[in-house]
Amino acid sequence: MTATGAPRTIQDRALRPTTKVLPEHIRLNNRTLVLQTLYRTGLQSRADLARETGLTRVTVSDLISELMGENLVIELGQRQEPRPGKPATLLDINRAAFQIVSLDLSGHTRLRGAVLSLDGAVLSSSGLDLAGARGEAAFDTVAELLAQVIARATAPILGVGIGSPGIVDRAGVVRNAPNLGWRDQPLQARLQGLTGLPVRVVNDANAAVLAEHSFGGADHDLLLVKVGHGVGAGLLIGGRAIFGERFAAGEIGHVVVGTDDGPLCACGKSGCLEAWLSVPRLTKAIHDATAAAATPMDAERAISDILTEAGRRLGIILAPVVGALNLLEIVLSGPPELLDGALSAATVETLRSRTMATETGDLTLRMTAQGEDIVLRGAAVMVLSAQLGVS
Amino acid sequence: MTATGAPRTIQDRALRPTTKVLPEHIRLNNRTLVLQTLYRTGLQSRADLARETGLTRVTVSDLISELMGENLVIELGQRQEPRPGKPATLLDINRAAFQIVSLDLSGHTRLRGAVLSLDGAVLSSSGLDLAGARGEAAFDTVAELLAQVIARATAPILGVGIGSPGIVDRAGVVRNAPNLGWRDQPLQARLQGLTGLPVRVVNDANAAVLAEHSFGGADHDLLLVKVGHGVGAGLLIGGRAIFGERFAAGEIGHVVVGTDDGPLCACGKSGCLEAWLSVPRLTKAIHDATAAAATPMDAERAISDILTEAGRRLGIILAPVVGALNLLEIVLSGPPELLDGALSAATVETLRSRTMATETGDLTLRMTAQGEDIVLRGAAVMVLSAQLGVS
DNA sequence: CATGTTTGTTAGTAAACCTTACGAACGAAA
DNA sequence: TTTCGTTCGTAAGGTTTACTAACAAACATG
Repeated sequence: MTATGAPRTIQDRALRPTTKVLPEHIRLNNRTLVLQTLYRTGLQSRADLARETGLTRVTVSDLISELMGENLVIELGQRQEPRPGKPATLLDINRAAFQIVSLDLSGHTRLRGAVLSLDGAVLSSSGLDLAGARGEAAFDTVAELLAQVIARATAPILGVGIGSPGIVDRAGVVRNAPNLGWRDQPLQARLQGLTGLPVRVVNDANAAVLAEHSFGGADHDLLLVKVGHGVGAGLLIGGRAIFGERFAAGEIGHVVVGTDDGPLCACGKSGCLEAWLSVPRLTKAIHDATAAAATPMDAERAISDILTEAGRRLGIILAPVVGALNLLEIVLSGPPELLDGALSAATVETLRSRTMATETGDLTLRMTAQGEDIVLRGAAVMVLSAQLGVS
Repeated sequence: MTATGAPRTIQDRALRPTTKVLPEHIRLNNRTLVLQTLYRTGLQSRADLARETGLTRVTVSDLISELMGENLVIELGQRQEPRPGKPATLLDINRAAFQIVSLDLSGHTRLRGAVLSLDGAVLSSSGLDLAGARGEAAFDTVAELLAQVIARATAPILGVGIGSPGIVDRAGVVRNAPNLGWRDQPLQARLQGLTGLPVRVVNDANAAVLAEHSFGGADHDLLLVKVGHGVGAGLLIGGRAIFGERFAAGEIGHVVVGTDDGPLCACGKSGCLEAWLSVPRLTKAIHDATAAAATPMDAERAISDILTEAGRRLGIILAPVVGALNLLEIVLSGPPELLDGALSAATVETLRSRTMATETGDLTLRMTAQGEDIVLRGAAVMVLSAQLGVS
């Protein structure tokens, strides 16, 4: 007995549709597809794009003329390679036509800002001391820095991206950021009103993981651990950032590690990851150990022990996450002199020994190559994604 | 300096398009949207559907006539409630027209099968002892059970859903299932060839989490822990199942818990979650404790201690996952006499005490209400989703 | 120099949804 | 009882989209 008349199998595309689709949505999708293809590969002809996207040359031509009308795409002369047939007209995103403004509010004492190119390169950067400002004063400081950075842009600004510490919801409201003294701060809406530019606000670790994905050649499934004054994580699954039911995904700083107590944390619990791993705690421990050491060699060994133990603790926390999500790629962001060595070696070893070897055999853990600009670049990715659908 | 001529903000729909879209894809999306709306609410008129989906009455009528042509939708007379205007013709999914066949291969010794209605109700169930069969013999047993269940269907079969233990990839190949002695077993393709029906094979815990989502009223973000001969998890984020980079997401059974060793596990490590929590280990520990106890009260207390400790261990493993994903809903599946009591109480308490209270204040942990049919029903969800885009 | 190839454009077609309009069927008020 | 307004489902025509087919332009190669 078979299902005669049963419908054909629904494609992935149509699984759980939640909204109606209209013909004009097709246009937007394909327009963005072309733009994205061009953004990623650069320097292609209309015919190349047609082959790559599966659209016809006719449709690509039409979309390109629309994009050229918006000054987003430009022609760059003809291809030089000697080939049979009519020579191709090369196209590219008009990378000089727009710039992106980014802010990184995650520094404990200093806010950073920069103008970036569409490729995520930092063109000029600025900074402003928070000077202990909190609440409305902190907002004013941010607004002042933003105005400074905007003034330094030398091309029309595509949008403003901001990486903020704390819990940030989808609308760019900072639900809770203790360091800045913000609760339910509608940062995105306020700055958008102030500047008239499209603004995107996201959590700093989420911004960082986007940067690593777009510019760091990372895979579609990726966990980034950001170690600074606090410890946070950004998580990407299937190329999409995970925000969590209450927008607090990645908040692993105050998860307790292990079954032996551990140091007391500011939050009141004992053995939080942050109490093991934050930069202040590590530098203090290293400082104390160095002072107490009899010889330089003793100091060296004590430092290595401290970092190894911190790395082990990170591995213990990450192991269940790696196992549950079957992650293969983990990236660390933070001071390399602390993270890039005994610490990360201990983390990866702990991860391997605490999870199924067969599944984590090809697990990689590495430092980000984005350095200190990672949040700025990630915030730029948000703007590219929101304004162009590209990243 | 603002971005004059910058394009409008791209909608969520167009973020990172990966494929071209054609007009016919619109049709499929909207067709499925209508079908899904009807599946979930049932008994609606064309005009109701138009209001709910945002499509026009004209389009809905057209789609409905197509669906009626495939016998997927039927008219059920006119609405009786006295209202002004022409009375509405009520529609519903033709729930009696098709049935679904499901298999649950996750039992350690016994395979289960059932015929289900489109609503996920078990209409008739069968079973077959595995009798230690492994490899090709195990496949033959599965095929035999499948033939039995198919023979008991009383309506055309929409498709076959199978929940298998082990690691199952997107194509329904069982990459590794020790209990069944399978490695790279193309179960889905083979059974599809054998029966001529659409077949879907997924991991048993992933099937379970889908059942909980579709029939258990669970939210879009959900972690289900399935405790049996082994321990596995199914993870749903944003309503989508997570498979992991190597299709091994949810394999938390062999993640080490805590920083004190713990019992030796079959995998060679010490203190794996499975060594604390699996049904064989719990029943044995309880049996031993009961035998050693002087009084019934002592036995009672010893059992409670064992279950509490197991629950605590589960909480320790889940805490980083809950923190990293900001999960609020956790469901347990397995023998209620073991899980539903001291164990789950200890788990939820451990979770609360080891994660940020503010974020996990509304964390809920509960037993599934799906009972032993959870995998069968989840496998049916896979079929509904694949064949109708509905679930 | 003829031939084949590649590019980008023009013209016409098919599919999908929309808007507008209409008859049918009902309740409520005159 | 009749009229009016409402709601339902359908019909006709228009718009948007991408496709196919055909073509001129420009180049390499034999």
